[in-house]
Amino acid sequence: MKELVKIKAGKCVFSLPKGRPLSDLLPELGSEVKPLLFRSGDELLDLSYPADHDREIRPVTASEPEALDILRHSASHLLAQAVTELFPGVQAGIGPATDTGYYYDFLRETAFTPEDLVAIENRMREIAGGDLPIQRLVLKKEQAVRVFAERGQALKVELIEEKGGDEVTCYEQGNFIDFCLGPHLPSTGYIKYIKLLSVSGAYWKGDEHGPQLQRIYGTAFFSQKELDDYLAFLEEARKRDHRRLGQELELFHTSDDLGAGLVIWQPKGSIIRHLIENFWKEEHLKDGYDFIYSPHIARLDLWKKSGHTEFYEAMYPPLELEGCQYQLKPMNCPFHIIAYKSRQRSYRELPLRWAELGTVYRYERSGVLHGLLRVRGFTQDDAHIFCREDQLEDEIKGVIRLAIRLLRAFGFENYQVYLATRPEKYVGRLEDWDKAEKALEEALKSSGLPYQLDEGEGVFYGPKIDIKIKDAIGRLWQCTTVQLDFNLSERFDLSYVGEDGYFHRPFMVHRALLGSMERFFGVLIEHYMGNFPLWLAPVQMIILPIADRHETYAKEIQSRLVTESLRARVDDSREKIGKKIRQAEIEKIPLIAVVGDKEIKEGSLSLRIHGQGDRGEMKIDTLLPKLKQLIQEKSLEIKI
RNA sequence: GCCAGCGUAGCUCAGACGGUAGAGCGGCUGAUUCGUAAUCAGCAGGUCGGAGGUUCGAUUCCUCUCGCUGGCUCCA
Repeated sequence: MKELVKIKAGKCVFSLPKGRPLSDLLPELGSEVKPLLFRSGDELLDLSYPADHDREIRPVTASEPEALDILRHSASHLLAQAVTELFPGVQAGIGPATDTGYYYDFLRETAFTPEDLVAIENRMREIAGGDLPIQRLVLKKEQAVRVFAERGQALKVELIEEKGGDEVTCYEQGNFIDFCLGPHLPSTGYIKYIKLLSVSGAYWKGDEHGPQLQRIYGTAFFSQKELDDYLAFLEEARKRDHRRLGQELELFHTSDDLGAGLVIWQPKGSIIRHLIENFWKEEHLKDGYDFIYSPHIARLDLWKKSGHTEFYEAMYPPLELEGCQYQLKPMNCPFHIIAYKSRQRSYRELPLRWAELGTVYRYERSGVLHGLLRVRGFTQDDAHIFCREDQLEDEIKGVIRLAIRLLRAFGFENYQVYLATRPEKYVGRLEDWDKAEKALEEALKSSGLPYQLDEGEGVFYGPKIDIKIKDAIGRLWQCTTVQLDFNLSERFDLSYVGEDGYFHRPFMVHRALLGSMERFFGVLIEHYMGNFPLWLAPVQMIILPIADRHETYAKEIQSRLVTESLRARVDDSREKIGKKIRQAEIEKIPLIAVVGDKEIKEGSLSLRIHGQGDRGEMKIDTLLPKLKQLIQEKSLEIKI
């Protein structure tokens, strides 16, 4: 007589002989439920998972989010099966699900071509069509090692020996077997809507000194529609690509003549930056910040003192002048510290909030450069706050408030906030870390922002808060960072004279809200898809005379607008009105004013709004105050 | 930095067993004076990313180099 195990599902409790698959219960659960897996506490179990001990289970269907992960994980096995079948001798590495799909790493002499990907994808469909059962196996470690060694899968053998206990789980489908914890779908037939997307290099176990593998990326969904939607999303992202739009709209320019990672802001990008910077400065003044300007280079000794020469890898090599070595600055902090130390500080003048749009140069590895999002010369919207312990929490609160105020103005309403705490290797006093972490946490709590705790993920010199913003199509971008710094305050022996007449060490907060002008601009271009709101649009209104004789009138309107500080242009090309409108729409100019005989007679203009079409004729006197108000309010939409 | 791919006119891209190159858009000129997303015609733009090599001859093949792209690793 076999031992019985109690399985609770919903309100019912079933008894199963130990070792029987949980799927034996499926008929009992009713035909309307079509589970792919079971959830038991924190665990996800295969349908075929053997009843091992008393548990409560809940069926998981395709409509639940965790099912998608499992689908993709199973799809990655399918990918590995297809590849090992089509390309004998190829070794499989690892193949997990990701947020958007899955990948699998392979060791192969020759590179996979796009044609290979097509063949692999087709083979995946064939195998899936065969609806092979995916079976969980529990093998003795030596046995598993033998299985993979026989198949020439040395990487798998390495993984098993490293990670496996006495027994290891493997999953088998057809003649393919993989070392894997699971769980998986019941059979390959569930994997229907798949797409292989790209192939790239990846290091074995993430070690850049280890062997280089080829990583094939793919995605999978439970329905054709979801797959189509995802592919449409990728297409949408491609259309928004700031590198493309930056070129088309003449916002910024890169050139071989400059060198990698160096960017020129074209006039249209520069006016936007100017407006962002003005706004940034005004908001900082409102919050009691002072401004600092600092040079782009300083003596190498300064960077030795700060520890950058020793610990910071992305420094440009120093240059030598008159026997003295100078270093291009990768950060602004030491300069602000020098300013702080220019004289003795009293507790009465703290907090000091010093902000700088500071341009820094970092020798980023060539392979990581990416449009405006990762460059070698960029301007941080930096600030350093020097404060007393009793001021710290309020200061952090103020920084968070300011950050959100700024980000909201650009239409970023969704954030992911992270609090990263003390790592294993750290500098500074433990009690300072505790105080600082508490201050950061309290500030976050009072901000009302939901946040995630990243235990032990802080930088060695202090805990930090990072804020990622979600753009118009849901992608996350890291911009805001607020970091305590116990390293520099120590190295530079920062102090202030307290009420008690003794020297004290101030807390030093380093923060950037937009991150860098370059990265923020790149994100902004994609967020708006090049359709900048009225207050930021490089050209706010273009005036289109219908015929030559209307040009004078068009220019009158233009100068009227320019006098009122609007950015207006006249299109005096000899084109037909349709062409001029098309051109203006392509340039994504928010306001288009058409003027002809009718408008001259009426002293009016015919307004067309980008994205809204023709809005009809109106008087300039009634329009102008409305426009000024929209600009003043930094309105994200044009409602007239 | 590593793996893979790419680099042809200002832009988007064709192209050629190795015999020095085209299209559309844009630009310029002329005609057209026009009412809400492309008027017509003509012209001018290229040491085919750069350097070296193989060759009678290279933009095409090879090597190096610079830049870009997708990732890895690292980051604002």
